[in-house]
Amino acid sequence: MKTYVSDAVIKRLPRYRRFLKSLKEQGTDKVSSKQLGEIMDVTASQIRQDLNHFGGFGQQGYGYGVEELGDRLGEILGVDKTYNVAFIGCGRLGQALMNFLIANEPNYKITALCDIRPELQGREIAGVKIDNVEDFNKKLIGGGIDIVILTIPADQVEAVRDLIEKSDVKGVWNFSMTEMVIKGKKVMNMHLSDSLQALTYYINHPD
Amino acid sequence: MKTYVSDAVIKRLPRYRRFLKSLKEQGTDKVSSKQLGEIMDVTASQIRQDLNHFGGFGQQGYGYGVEELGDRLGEILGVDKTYNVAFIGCGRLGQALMNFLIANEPNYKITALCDIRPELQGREIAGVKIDNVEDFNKKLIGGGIDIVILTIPADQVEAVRDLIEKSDVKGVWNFSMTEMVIKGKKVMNMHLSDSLQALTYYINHPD
DNA sequence: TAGATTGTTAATCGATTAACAATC
DNA sequence: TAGATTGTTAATCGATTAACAATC
Repeated sequence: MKTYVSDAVIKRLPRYRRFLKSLKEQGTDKVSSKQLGEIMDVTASQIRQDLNHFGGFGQQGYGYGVEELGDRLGEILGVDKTYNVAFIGCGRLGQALMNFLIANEPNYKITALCDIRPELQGREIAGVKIDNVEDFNKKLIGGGIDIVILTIPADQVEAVRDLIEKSDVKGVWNFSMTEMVIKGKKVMNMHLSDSLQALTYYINHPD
Repeated sequence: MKTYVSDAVIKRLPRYRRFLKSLKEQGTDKVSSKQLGEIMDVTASQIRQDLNHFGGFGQQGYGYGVEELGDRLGEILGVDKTYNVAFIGCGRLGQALMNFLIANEPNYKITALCDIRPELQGREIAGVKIDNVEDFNKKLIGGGIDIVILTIPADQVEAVRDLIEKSDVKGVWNFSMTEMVIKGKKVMNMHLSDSLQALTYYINHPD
């Protein structure tokens, strides 16, 4: 149990988990690092090295239990627990992500919604009412929200920074076109266009 | 001009470009690697090392021209050229990404749209009609589409794989929950939930 | 010119891969 | 037991950082 695990390793864990889930659905109940590596196109060494940051989950001469390893990865990531999430911005991207959470990540509970557009306020999505800014601010400061998902235009971000900083929100999943840094909060800046631009580079540079 | 540049470098280029654009908007016309590094929280060394994969854009004793360097990065990435993009899936996520392209990435031209839902077919978004599968397939095979943006559920992906493989599409920006590999095509698998899960890990492991 | 800052080489650091003893 | 495969250490590889000569 190392105290610090590098970002490269952490970012690989969800992918391991995905493939394990898929193996489980196929009815596979054990897998060796070699087999998993072939499926995922990574080395068996890397898989064993990555997993052993968190302790030994396998059995020599046997391999790893598919379900058990998947569950353990879930625990390590913390995705076995539930989280209350609030959306700031309920436009198409916000709504698409809400659908996504409901269908794929039910442990992230949609708890509060906010939009500055009066025509959206009062409407309900997934059983949750869209608040105006004032009501929403009270809820956020009131506590109990773990994660804020930001799906607003870049020019509206500055207005919510202070609010989030004052709240006890732990993390922000930021889809606005900004690089947000908030003291004491984890922020995941998504910048979708960066990946489109990287794709564009590779389109123009086939190997 | 190296022939191969590592993925780590390529993925940093759009971020450099973003910060240069922002400096330009502030009216700054030159910047040193030291200044840029402070703003972006990276080392000056890394910036110079990264840029020199593509040639020397700076001037000793002076720094880099903000606008010029931004433009050159755009050329390197290929985002100065225009691309015809097709959306497969015109639900909320698809529409959100269309809005995003129109507002932020006008060089990516929305050229064809497709959805299997009859109630969406025939509707127009951004002046482009949503095709049924048959009409869309003809367009795609007909050529002229550079990038496909996949915003469909995972279980519908297999049906479009062959089509894309047969077309002369160069790249796929894949937002479905699948890991797509298509021979001869660049595929950028987005897997939004992976980043949410990594965020969750960090929420549970504050430093 | 002198000062500043690049372009580039060399040193360091970290991450990946290989190897193998432990062990199921 | 013998075979297989892990957990873990050691070797390699690549990426980042530091240093500095070139030069504007």
